[in-house]
Amino acid sequence: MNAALQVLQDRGFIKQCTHFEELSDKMDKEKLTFYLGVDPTGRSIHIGHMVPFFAMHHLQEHGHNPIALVGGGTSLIGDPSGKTEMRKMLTPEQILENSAALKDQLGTVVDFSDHNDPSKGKAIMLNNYDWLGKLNYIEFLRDIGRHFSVNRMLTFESYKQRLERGLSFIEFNYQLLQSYDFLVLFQKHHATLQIGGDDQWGNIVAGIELIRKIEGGESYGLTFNLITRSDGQKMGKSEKGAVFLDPELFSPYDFFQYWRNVNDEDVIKFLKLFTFLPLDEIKEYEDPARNINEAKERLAFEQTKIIHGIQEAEKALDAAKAMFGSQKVVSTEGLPSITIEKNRFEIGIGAIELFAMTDLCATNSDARRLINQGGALINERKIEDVKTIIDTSWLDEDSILLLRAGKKRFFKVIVE
RNA sequence: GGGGAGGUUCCCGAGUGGCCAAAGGGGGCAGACUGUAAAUCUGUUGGCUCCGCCUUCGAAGGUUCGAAUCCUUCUCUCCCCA
Repeated sequence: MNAALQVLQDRGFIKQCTHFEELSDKMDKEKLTFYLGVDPTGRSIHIGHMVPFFAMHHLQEHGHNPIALVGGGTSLIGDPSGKTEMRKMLTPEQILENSAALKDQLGTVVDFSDHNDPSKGKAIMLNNYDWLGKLNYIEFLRDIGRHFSVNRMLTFESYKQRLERGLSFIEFNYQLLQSYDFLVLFQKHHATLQIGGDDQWGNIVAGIELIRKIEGGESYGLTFNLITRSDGQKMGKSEKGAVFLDPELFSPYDFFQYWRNVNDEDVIKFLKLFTFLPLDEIKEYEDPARNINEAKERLAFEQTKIIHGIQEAEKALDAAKAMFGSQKVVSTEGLPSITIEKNRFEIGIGAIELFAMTDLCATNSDARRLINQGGALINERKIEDVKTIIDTSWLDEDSILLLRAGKKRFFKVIVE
């Protein structure tokens, strides 16, 4: 098997391939150009979307050339695959804005620079709005639409499901546009492989068929396992909402914690998929004699390093060790924080109010409940009474208050 | 265009004049147990100046001492027929 494919196989990415043998041979002989679609539906992608990009990374490392295709045009429509309802449509301006942010985020695993390393593929980012935006409806129907059979499309699983609940015509066209994308990339950029999550299988296959019909060309499709968590929760969803890559939306500390707290059964799988650690190194963690928490810590560290950089990863690790470790030395640098003026404490702030000011509690009622249930601590001192007033006597020489809600949620208040 | 069914608190889903801030489940949060895991059990889950008050049941009006529940108009969704 081709080396690049072997890596993907061994790390647990691959779900289906249109012509595995053929593709493998081709990849041995030449460096090919492959593409992956991204939907710029939000300001930030979350880790649930990242699997194909990690795959993209490995392929790039083996010299193949990635194209990240921003679905500026298609996201005006919305892919019905795997969705139970129609997506919200975005304006072209929003999409442009989102795309720029996406490129930065994807840059953490895929190298878009104009590097000079001959062993590594060159990556580019394109936006399908560039060609979809100026499509002529009549021409499109005549040239592309004729190749699609409605009967056939209706047999696709993704459409079948939606037929039960209702599917608008605009969404029904998604597959045609995605197929057209592949055709355009095949013609203009010699892209011969499309990769994606397994929910894209139907759309990918349709694109391959279109290329065969119109160009008589051979192209391939490769899909990856949709990652599920052993507890059935959706990947990338945490109690704080989606695990975004944008540090503004999801702090590196929380990001680290998300990985630190994965289920036992998922650790090895995630180490393979979401880090670049060599497989033999990962194998060492599989030893049952070894404390599984080491593996979790490593996963959290590596993953945070990749996405947020080594500095943030180290800060998060230090903070985590301080919070949860045996040593009482507190390094709170990586914790989320707010700053409050010292004179507020000279007057005194109610404990309820203080907690509500942080991200720990959404409202005063929320803070009141937390205190009543015995989950509120300040500098490791439990707040017993909701009427407690926090004044300067609570401040230590560092002028830092460490608020804690429950066992693992911490927040730092800096007093100036 | 015609006919029908609906829009309930984060989600699903009860409630059809006062006992409703609204059952039940999910999810969340906290407590116990633990390994910062899972599973399990318990409590909690609109807001506030919290033993009381205020705002919620698609929107706006109306009936009533009193409405999520009745009436009117509007609006959105789904289904069937054309």
